Amino acid sequence: MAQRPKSQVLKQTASIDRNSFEPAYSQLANILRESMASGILLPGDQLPSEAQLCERYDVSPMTVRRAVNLLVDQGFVIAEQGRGTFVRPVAMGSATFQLRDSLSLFNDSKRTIVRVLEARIIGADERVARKLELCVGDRTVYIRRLLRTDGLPSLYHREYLIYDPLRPIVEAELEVTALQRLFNGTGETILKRGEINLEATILNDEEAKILEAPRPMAAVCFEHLFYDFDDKPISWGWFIGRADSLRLSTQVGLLMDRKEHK
Amino acid sequence: MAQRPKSQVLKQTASIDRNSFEPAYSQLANILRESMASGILLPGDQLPSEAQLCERYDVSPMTVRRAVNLLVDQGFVIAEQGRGTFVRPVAMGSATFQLRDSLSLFNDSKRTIVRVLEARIIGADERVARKLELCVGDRTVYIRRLLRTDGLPSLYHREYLIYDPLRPIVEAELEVTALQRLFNGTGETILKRGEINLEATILNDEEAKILEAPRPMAAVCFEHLFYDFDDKPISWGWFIGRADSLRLSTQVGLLMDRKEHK
DNA sequence: AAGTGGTCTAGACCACTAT
DNA sequence: TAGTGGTCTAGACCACTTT
Repeated sequence: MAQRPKSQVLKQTASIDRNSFEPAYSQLANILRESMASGILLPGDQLPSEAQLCERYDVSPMTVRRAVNLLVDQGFVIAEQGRGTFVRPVAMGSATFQLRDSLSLFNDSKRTIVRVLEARIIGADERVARKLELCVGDRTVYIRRLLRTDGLPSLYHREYLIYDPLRPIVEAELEVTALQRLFNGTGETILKRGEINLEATILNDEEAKILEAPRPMAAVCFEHLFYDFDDKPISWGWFIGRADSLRLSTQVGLLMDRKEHK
Repeated sequence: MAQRPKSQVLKQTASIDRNSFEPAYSQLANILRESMASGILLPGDQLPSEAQLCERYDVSPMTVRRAVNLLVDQGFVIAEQGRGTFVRPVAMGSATFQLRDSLSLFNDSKRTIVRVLEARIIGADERVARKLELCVGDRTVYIRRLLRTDGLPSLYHREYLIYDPLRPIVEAELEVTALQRLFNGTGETILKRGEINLEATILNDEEAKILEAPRPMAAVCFEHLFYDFDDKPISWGWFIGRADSLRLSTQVGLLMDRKEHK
């Protein structure tokens, strides 16, 4: 079959290769980003105007616009109507931590198994009732799960679900694979949206025992609250993992090996 | 002419308002998102094809494409060439934590002041030398800072900078405002990129004393490593804050009050 | 073969900013 | 007034998937 072109050819001429499989707008965006990475364009500098870029690289205005929009969306430049487009300085505040990238536990389900430690129906206490917008004493499903990665305990999960015999969510959520679906998105859910909070904590006796951790041990807690399509909360719970096995990382600034689109 | 696909009976509840200040592509994206939020389009459903959207809302293909691209970029739908565009299920793995949104400390500099506790030149130990790609004993600038928000200690920062008398970075970094620039990006930096790691930890004696925290106290640590335009590391350090005043939060799924563009 | 999304053209008009 | 970015048109060709 046809060979695949090596797209990582340094564009010393800095022009658009019409025969490349890489779209013109993406090539142009990379050329501009390379200029920033090499210091030709410094923070605060103004990019060439769109008309200039059209002429310089022989592409249509829409293509230039798309390339510039890409850089705007990625946070590398800022466009101001009537003034111009300018290179943004590297700012730590723009750091974004991707949960999926950090939790490799969920990326390959072969290494991680989920075990349900407990699942029973209990009445909501004051705290649960407030979170799930129930009355104290209303029935909820309380589930405790332990995730093991390569045989070692990695995450301890506790969750309260609204008990509704008309809705088959309880059965579905109990399945060990249901949890992974939340992370890789391959499954179907009836969730509409959710809120997730991350905070640092210290393992208590029970958590340390289940996670087989010495005490005192720092830990990360992901609290989550999910809503259905009627905007009613249906699930509240939290994951707890040892700090030494959970690290969120990110990069800010210019990275030339960044993936474009799909 | 062509027959209507089976499942695509999306009723037209809204149309594009040509006199609105909101661009057509944004209006269309909102209409589609509303369909998802209200359950008319469920996870896994296929969106109407671009040609159908063109005809139904009387806009050009480029406008439809831009609206769909917006939804793709925001993670609400996934477009597959040759197949169609489909509504994505809510997945916890797509959660992204924005450092800027979570650290209100840096958003208004009036409430937060930076005090330099210590700044001196010291030789690099083995650990520092490895991080900054120096030789053990090379001179570095060690800086300790304490950030106070509304008078209360909020973040404790320690940083090692490469000592270079030819570069005025030391003077600039020492300024109390230099730190904020890293977060709000209003200032100029000579940084090209950086890596940031977040992890949970437990305050040690010194940290607890400086942050006026009881022990044991869970804490969040942001380790950062910054590079200049030659891809050489120039700064390594970490912020430590009490867990009870640092919480990262995010939302996943459909949010109708989301801001569009700038 | 038909339908889908992916890219691109060569202009156009508008709103805004600076001079 | 000139230059800038923001939006939009009405098509076109291509690659891909499904039937």
